[in-house]
Amino acid sequence: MISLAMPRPSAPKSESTRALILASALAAFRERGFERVTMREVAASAGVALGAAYYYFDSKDALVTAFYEQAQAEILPALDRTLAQSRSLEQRIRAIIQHKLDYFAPNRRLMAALSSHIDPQNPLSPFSADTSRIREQDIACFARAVSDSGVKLPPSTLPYLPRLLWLYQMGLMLFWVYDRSPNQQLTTLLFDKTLRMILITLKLASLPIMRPLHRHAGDLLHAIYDADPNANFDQAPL
Amino acid sequence: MISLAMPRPSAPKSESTRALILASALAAFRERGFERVTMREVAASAGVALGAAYYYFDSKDALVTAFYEQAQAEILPALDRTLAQSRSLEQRIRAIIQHKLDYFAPNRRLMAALSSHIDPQNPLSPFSADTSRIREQDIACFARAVSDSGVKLPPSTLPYLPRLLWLYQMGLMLFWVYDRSPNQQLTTLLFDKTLRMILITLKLASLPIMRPLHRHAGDLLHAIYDADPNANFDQAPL
DNA sequence: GTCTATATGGAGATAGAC
DNA sequence: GTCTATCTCCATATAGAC
Repeated sequence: MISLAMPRPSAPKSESTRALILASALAAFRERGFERVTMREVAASAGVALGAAYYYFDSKDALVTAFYEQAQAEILPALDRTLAQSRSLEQRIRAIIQHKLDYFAPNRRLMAALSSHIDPQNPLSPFSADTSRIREQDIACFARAVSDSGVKLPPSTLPYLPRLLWLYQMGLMLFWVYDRSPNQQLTTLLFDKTLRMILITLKLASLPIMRPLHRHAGDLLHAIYDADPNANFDQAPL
Repeated sequence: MISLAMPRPSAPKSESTRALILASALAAFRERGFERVTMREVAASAGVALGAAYYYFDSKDALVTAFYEQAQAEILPALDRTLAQSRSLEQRIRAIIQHKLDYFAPNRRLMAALSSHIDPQNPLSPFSADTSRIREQDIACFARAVSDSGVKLPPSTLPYLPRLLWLYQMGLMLFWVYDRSPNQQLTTLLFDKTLRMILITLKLASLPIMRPLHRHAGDLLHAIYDADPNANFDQAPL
């Protein structure tokens, strides 16, 4: 036994410095936009040297990831409460996504930085292995929203519904980030209309005429999500 | 009359230099990946000074745009021929998209650079005003594929079908760019399955039960695509 | 108009002080 | 472990030669 060296998971030693740097950065980003803010300014406004900022955050983008993680931690409990009030699937999904839009609204411009990394090999990507914890938590929310909601889907597609809803959320937020309409009203409309259409489609899905669609969807989803991870996928950085 | 100063639309003066720089850049990108290649290397391998490269191309990204424009010019005639052989809607769409995938395959990694600009305000974005000419040409292809194909859709949604198909194509290519499966076989499957599903859905669309979907879709599409451009949209750079 | 030489400013890396 | 000072490399800008 080397030592009992993990009594406090995150020693408050200088956790405060980290928090200070992050807070300064977010304030600057909100005020002047992510692109225009330099790491030098972040460090200066936090009262530390440039190297200190890089000691706590590997890159400028890492600040965004930290914000994203912090946000997730703050949002989850609220979603738990909302889901507990067991309402309809539509109301549950609406509540989940709307809560996130509201939460992120003050930092909407900052989210643009997040959305520029789509490559799953990029650690900052919402699809990367590094962000899988956040992603899984998020998908779990949709899984709870689906459970005991009475959705009727064949077993070949039902298991993928939470992941598809998560993907829907990501697409919606991507639109929102770049939505310049007054008060992002286009996003509101897109959200409302597409969600209604999804719910209608889920109801129609049990009709016999939809059978061929299910077959194709099931095949595709299985191949994409349950692909053998040992298949020789290319690990080169593009 | 100042002068007859436009006899040759693009004087071959040193159009060749431009072509040389572009070719050198593309070769380097193919070989070592867009990110790892510096403008210095591009200039050096073309045998010109750094400034010369910037004289012809405003930025490193502009090289990608130039490639994209060149590609579009080379692809269009081929698509014209394909569409003239008036086949079914499915075969037409399949031919259009497959031709692009084949054409871009050698430069697939380069396309990743294109896809990192989603912001419509970014000149390099496929959704920007600057790339509207390419975009419109591309959408026109899908419009021709739809025309006289016998698709039955209500007048509230039919006019948007070409644009939706274009969007479908963009999404598919985004997936393709980051698809590390052997020979991008996952993309092939995604393409095949989703296209079949789209065609089935278009056939089912005339059923009366689909009426509520059409209403929502029509409202949404009208708001998104036919929005008053004079509405006070935010022009700030995020 | 074409192009070279040189300058600027920022992201990220690192050596070592404490 | 925490942080400062300094360094490298690059995209991009610009002055001016031809």
